[in-house]
Parts: sequence; C-alpha cells; structure tokens
Amino acid sequence: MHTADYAAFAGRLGGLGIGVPSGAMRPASVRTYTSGAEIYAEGDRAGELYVVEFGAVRIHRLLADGRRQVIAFHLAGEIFGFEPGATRSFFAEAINATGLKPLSSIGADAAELMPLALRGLLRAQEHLLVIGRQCAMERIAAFFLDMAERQGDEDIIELPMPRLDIADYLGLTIETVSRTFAKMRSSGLISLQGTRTVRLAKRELLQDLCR
Amino acid sequence: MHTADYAAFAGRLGGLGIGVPSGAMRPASVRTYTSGAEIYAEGDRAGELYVVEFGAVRIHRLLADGRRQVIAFHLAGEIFGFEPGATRSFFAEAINATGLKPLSSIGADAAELMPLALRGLLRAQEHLLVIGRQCAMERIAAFFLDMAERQGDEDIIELPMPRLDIADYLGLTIETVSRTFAKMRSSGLISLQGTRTVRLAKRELLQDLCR
DNA sequence: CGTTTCCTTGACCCTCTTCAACTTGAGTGG
DNA sequence: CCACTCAAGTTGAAGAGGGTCAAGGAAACG
Repeated sequence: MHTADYAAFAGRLGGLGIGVPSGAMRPASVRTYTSGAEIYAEGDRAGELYVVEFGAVRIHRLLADGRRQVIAFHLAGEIFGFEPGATRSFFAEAINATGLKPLSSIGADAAELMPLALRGLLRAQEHLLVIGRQCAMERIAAFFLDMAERQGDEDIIELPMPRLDIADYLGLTIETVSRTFAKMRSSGLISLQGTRTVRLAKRELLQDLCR
Repeated sequence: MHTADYAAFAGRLGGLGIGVPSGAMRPASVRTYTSGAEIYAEGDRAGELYVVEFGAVRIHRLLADGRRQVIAFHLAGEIFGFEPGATRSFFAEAINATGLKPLSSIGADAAELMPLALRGLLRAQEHLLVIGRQCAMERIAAFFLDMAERQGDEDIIELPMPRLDIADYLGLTIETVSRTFAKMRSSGLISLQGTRTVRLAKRELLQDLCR
C-alpha cells in the first residue's frame, strides 16, 4: 500500500496550508477541493462513492440550532460516501486542499463493497462507545490511537483538522479539547511539535486509558 | 407479556422495508432465548445473521471497568448480526424471551444484504449525533420517537427493555433516565401506563426537541 | 406473600460547558 | 524582513447538567 505515504504527504500539505495545483500531474478523474469546500450536502442525490487521493474529509450533521456532530474523518486512501437510500443524510466537506476520485457505486460489485460498508459500520459503533461512555481524556486518547493506526502506526501523527473538528467529532467543546491536550502534554503522555503534530510518547498508557 | 408483540410487529414488516432476503438464504428453525441469555459474545466466530421473530435483542460492548454502551436494540422483524471480519466485536443478548431465526450469510447475495447493512450504518451514525450533541431530554425524546417509528408509529409504545438498557443506550445513567421520564410526564409530554408503556401525548413537541 | 429486581427520588459533587480574555501563528503587504 | 491582521488555539473563572451515593417504593416472580 502506498496510501501511508499519501497520508503523510497530504497531512503535511494540510498542516502548512499549501494549495495543491490542480493542473498537469493529476489524473483527469481526480476532483480537487479547497479547504472548507462542500463535497455533498444533506438532501443531495446520493449514489457516488469517493476515494480520497490526498487531503482529508469530514462527514457531519447539524441540529437546528447549529450544534454539529462530526460523524467521521476520511484520510488519504480511504473510501467514503456510503448511504442507504437515494439522498444524502450528511454533509461532506474537504478539511484541507483535497483530491477525490469519484466511483460510481451503481454497477459496482456489492460483494466488493460490503466489507467496506461493514468496516464503516464497525467504526461508527466503536465511536458510539467512546462518545457514550468515555471521559474527555479517554476520548482524546482513543482519537489519537485511531489516527495513529490510520497513519501507519507511527508515534508521530499529523492532525489534518482544526481543534473544532476534533471537538465536534468527540462530542466535546474546543476548550475541553485544548485543555485535555495540555493536560496530556504536562503529564508526558504526548508532546506537541506544532499545534497539529503530536508525538505519542507513552502509547501503552494511552492504550490503557481507553480499554 | 412482551411476547405477544410479535403478531403486531409481523404485519408491519413490509411497511418498514425490512424483511428476509428472498434469495439464497434458507432460514433454519427458530431458536428461543430466555431473558438475559447470550446470543453471541465478543470474540466469537461471526458470520451468522439473525431475524428477530419475537422479543427484543440488545447489542453492546464493555469497557475494562464495566462501563457498558448499548449499540443497538433489535425488535421483532429486524435483522442483526452484521460484522466485518471473522470475529464478533460486540455482545448480543436477549432482553426478554426471544425467538431468532439464524441466516447463514455465507452464500447470501451481498446485493440483497447491502441495503440492510447501510441502514444499520445510518442508524449508528444518527445515534452518534444524539449521544454526542444532545442533552438528556433530547436524547430520550429521540429514543421515544425512534421506538414509535419502529412500532408502527402508534402514539403508545412498549419499551421492551429496562431503564438500565435505555441509559446505556443513550450514554446516561439510570437515574437521569428516570428523572427525565418524570420531567416529561409532569410537563405533559408523555404519560406512563405502567413503567414500560409510554403514551406520546405531544408528538410535535417531542419532535421539535430533537431537530 | 415474601423476596428480589427494577424503578424512583433526594442531596451533593464533579466534569465539562460557557463566557471571556489573551496568545500564537499563518498569510499578506509594505 | 518585519509589521499587520485574522483565524486558530490556549487559559481562567464561574456555572450547569448530569453523575454518584444513598435510601425508599413499586412491581415482577416463584
């Protein structure tokens, strides 16, 4: 898999906020999005899947008063866009400069897609446990470990998203996320190298936190 | 008492678009479980799906210290047991006396099962919004409305599960669930006819609560 | 009927939220 | 290269919602 390389590359681009040229080197089928651009919206016609070529995507939903829940993040190499029925139930937005390859799921082999759909299901269900039953520090530990696993299990991870996205993903506020980062840093669990680069200094302890 | 629900549920399956796929899977005979009986456990070999003939099932997961998150409830007529990979990630237990028809998913047509898997995914994702971003009263309103929809959209719903299961499903404690029921009753939103029978007196208001 | 489980209610406490101010850092233009 | 600006992140103080602990009451079951 070259996807890990992609992830590292895309993560760095995001962190530096460098725009990706959408010109010559890109295969024709890749669509590029700028930071914050909408990929699809609630109510849109569904039916297309996307492969993340570079960058990162957030899937989310809003309540009437503006409260937001980020349902999932999708990093380079991952596929998203599964929806039952004909209309989107969520929003998808590019977090940074992002490239996507659309896949028409119509005509795709369901037997091929099923494992992906089921992995998405498992992810959502495990996230329910985190949000429903774990405290702020445990949630963030789980988040770090998940991000690490998806970035090739290195001890240094890139967070392609701002604190607000992390907060809305974990059912917390941005302040609690920030304070918890600080607490983890001062207790030596992690160290920060820039606001979006985290070194997992004591992985075992992080793991113990969310068992 | 609750086993009488089956006849009522069975007639509505068509309306919910839930049913036994008609293809390669041959239902075996019905297995019955007593209240609290384990259907499968985390770590078990996966691969079998189940149709709930009567009764109700809870899917859950535990943290090391015993905290529990109920991931889903499955009522009569519904299918559960989707898992990626070869081993179970969750526990499934009968809530009451329950009858299940096992379906071997091996050899089943993935195209038939995909919509079911995707509906499960949507359910989990919508549940994330409830748990991540809504307060106790909103969570319980959403729970009532979900149960009502799955029971044929009557104003009177049966809760097949104890308060503790509801609490663990909504990421609350049993005390908060009980207090919130009381608050809803005294504000006329609902009325209770026995501890497990709820009349949704003001559906509109309940709906407004969780938009 | 008595026993156990389930449910309710009260009092207190703690974690996280809210509100606010301040700091840092990336991108822009002089 | 430095100053400016705006977004992003951090930190503090106060408050609220829900958790915890504890006790009492109702309902199911043998």
